Amino acid sequence: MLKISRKVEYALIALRHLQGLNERELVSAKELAKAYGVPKELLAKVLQRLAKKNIIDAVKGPHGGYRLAIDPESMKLTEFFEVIEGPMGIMDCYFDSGCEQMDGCIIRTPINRINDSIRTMFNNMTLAEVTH
Amino acid sequence: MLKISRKVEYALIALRHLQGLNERELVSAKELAKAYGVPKELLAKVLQRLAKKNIIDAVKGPHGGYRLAIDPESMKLTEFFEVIEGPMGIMDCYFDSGCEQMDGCIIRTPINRINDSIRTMFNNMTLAEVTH
DNA sequence: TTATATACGACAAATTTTGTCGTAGATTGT
DNA sequence: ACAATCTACGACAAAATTTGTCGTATATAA
Repeated sequence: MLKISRKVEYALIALRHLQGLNERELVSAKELAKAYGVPKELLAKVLQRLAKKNIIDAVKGPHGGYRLAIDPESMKLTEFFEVIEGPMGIMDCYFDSGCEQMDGCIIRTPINRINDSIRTMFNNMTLAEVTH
Repeated sequence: MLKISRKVEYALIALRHLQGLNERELVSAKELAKAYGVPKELLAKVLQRLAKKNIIDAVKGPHGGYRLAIDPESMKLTEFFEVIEGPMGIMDCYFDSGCEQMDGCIIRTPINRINDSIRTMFNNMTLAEVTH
């Protein structure tokens, strides 16, 4: 309950590492996977998503790899999470989902309040707070 | 990601209902399940847990059922969640779990900070805020 | 041209969540 | 005493989600 996923975990580990590199320096998915003992293929996928959203740069070919493309201070944690996992809400109905209840649901309002609180919290945190 | 479970959802719905009853009035799992279109057996189990922890009273036999045993104002949301789901943390390592990394984990500290933030948030909310 | 890297979809395995079933014990009313 | 109706609870099954793997295509450096 209220867990973040491995994907997010792997992403944070990777970004933490990227942040420690020198300007223009690259690191490959393979190297990262080995260094932190995480599954290479899965980590690669996460990195690919981040690259697609221009959070990191991807360089192909031998000696290729990834490097940070943004200032972690500038990215809200909410945004980062949602790049990897899609919409974030403690219940599906927060975003949509064809819940039949909807109208009759007696806890919808308070649930939404809680949701907003969590989002506000993560909106007020930057990626840098996790990766520095 | 960061979802609460159906069990918690059912529990909140049930408690919201119980709160609307008159003093000493009872409602059965069967009635609740029917009223809100949720699976009876699962709801029953959740209610049994709450009863075991004396959050609600259980009365056996015909015309038996459940009723509120506490003032929702007096119960922290964290506590309530954990009665139903057990320890709450955004990553398993927050509570224990034999993660090999542990020492070497480079995101453990920030993850714990986030965890504490979420717990603080829910510690500052009472059950009443969801069920009133 | 070969080796090494990213990109990406399809698939498989594992885990977790959700839901069901059977049975036992308590209580009420007949 | 007995039937009906409730809670209590463990075992199990089904479903959904998460996690991990594999194959293949594309880019690039040496």
